[in-house]
Amino acid sequence: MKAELQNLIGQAIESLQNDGTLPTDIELKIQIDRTRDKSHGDFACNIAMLLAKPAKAKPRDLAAQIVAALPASDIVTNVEIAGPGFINFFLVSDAQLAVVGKILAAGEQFGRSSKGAGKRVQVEFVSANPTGPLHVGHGRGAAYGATVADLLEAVGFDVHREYYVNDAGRQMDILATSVWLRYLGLCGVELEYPGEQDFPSNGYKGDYVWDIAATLHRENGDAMQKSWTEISEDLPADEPSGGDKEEHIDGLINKAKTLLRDDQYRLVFDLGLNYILDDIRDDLEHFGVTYDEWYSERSLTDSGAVMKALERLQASGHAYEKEGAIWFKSSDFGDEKDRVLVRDNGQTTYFASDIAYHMDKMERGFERVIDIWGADHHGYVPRVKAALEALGDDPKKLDVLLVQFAILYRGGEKAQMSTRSGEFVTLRQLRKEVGNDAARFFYVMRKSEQHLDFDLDLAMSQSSDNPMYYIQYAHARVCSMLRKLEEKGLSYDQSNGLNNLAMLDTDHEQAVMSKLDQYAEVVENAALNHEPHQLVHYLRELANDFHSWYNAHKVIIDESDLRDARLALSQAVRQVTANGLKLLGVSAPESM
RNA sequence: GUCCCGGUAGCUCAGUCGGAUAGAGCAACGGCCUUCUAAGCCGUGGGUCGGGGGUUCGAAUCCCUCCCGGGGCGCCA
Repeated sequence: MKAELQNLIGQAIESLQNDGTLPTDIELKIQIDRTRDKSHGDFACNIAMLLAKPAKAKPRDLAAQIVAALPASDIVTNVEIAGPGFINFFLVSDAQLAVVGKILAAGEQFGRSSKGAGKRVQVEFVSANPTGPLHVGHGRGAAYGATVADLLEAVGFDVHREYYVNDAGRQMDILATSVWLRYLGLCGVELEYPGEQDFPSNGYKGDYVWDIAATLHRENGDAMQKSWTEISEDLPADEPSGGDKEEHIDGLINKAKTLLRDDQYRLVFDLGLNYILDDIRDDLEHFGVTYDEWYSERSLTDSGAVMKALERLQASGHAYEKEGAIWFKSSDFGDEKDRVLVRDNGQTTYFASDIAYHMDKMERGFERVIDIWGADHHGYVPRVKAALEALGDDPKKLDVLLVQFAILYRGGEKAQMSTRSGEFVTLRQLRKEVGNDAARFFYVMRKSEQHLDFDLDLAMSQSSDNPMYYIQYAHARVCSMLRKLEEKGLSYDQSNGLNNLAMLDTDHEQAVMSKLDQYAEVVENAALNHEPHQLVHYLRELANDFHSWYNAHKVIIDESDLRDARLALSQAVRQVTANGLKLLGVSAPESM
């Protein structure tokens, strides 16, 4: 409907250009808005005010000329000029009736489009270090990323969902070492720390580490047992004993590597990695979040991709050596300062892997690459873009979406989220407590760059306070009506309903239809702007319009033409609500 | 210090490209169940859009500046 009005205005402007009233060299952006106030018609256009200056005319006069030049249309009943120069369109009353038939015909497909034209888009999200279970902070990235991916797919993009597995680097070594130390405990070896301490302060202390260690012990017996005397020899002291916790844990890592030798160490390392990765995969699957690919960081080193990236940067003069390290001259590309690629000990940095990873993403031919990161990584964006530019890729192809933290509230109390201490709220705990639906819904309810206060009590409450139940209730209500119809021995003739839609002339019914008519636009906007919350708000408004109508007018009545028409509209509401909830990863229950 | 995000009703938040009288929900108050699910509906009150300048037909929205809250600024990942 909007497109048709745009077309009308476009034709009017063209004819004014042809007769010389308007200059031909103007940039046209015809904007048609739905009006807030029905006395302003159904749609309004501000084009006359925008063109007033280049046309050297008064906005209202220009508007009059445009209106005079408008071609005839069978959906427009009246056009008015109002205020400073708005052109208001009044549509024939049954112009939006057609949407009901379209919805019922398209069913689950309604609202989907081919706007994206099959362009390949990669969405990389969560990508949490596999050093422990996902916590509630990762949950927001998971829900947001999955919904953004689903929305993009709904509007016709070819979406590739990817999880970058950080299976290399120091954090993973700390995990492997933590597992081994717990394993030693199971072998009966006591870690002799002074005082109360019984584990490295920088080690991973969660229960899952014990679980992995138990598996290690079950499968290998005492084969990897070493004495504390061997381990503690020349080991730097831990922080509580006056040492440095980083040096202490690095010392332990080195001990683990040398005492176990490569093959055994790798076995411990991979056991921990796979155990946690399986756990994460399982967790996300239950959350309705799936991936096309789990991309290994280690594979970038093994395949030589990291070396290749380094060579390309050096060959193009964007890398240099200083103080024994190799640096990327990212300051040439807008970053605050240069960044280390290879440390003075010869090890490549995480950043070097990430450059190789993004180079690889570009080489895989994605037309758009979306990274979803926690907001605490925002400082990292300029250097990744700088690297892409230095490598000759277009940094504009990379879109980094930052997600702010989610803070759990129960009563008024915040939950701590430290993986290291082992005292954190896991995503799994959250899902169990509030359910998958509420978790998915609440996570995307707010704009992603907005801090999220996740109110556990509200998410669990089965009342009108809870917007998710409110929306689901609209769906369940329609289902209930259809059941009631059957109980009463009445039938529903859909085509008769569609033929009698013109009988739906109350304000409530008009409001519902108008809202239904907006669905496709909302999905498209939410997808292109990466803003799932727009869909959440829309669904709430639709439910609101439906509940109001439901309370004002009875659907199951004796008069069959009107009854069928109302049932058709109800069915359309149910379909759109179900489609919208599906995109959010939330179920649409048939009864509540 | 510098960079990013935020500041809109008592609370939690919407507000698309600059559009007409700034909107929801909750909370408060008052109504609606012999009738399709009251997990619902209707009504009332509630605003310096953080402050101040600017741009223009028009600013919550764009620009400048200041204030407040959160976060980032490693040869960690």
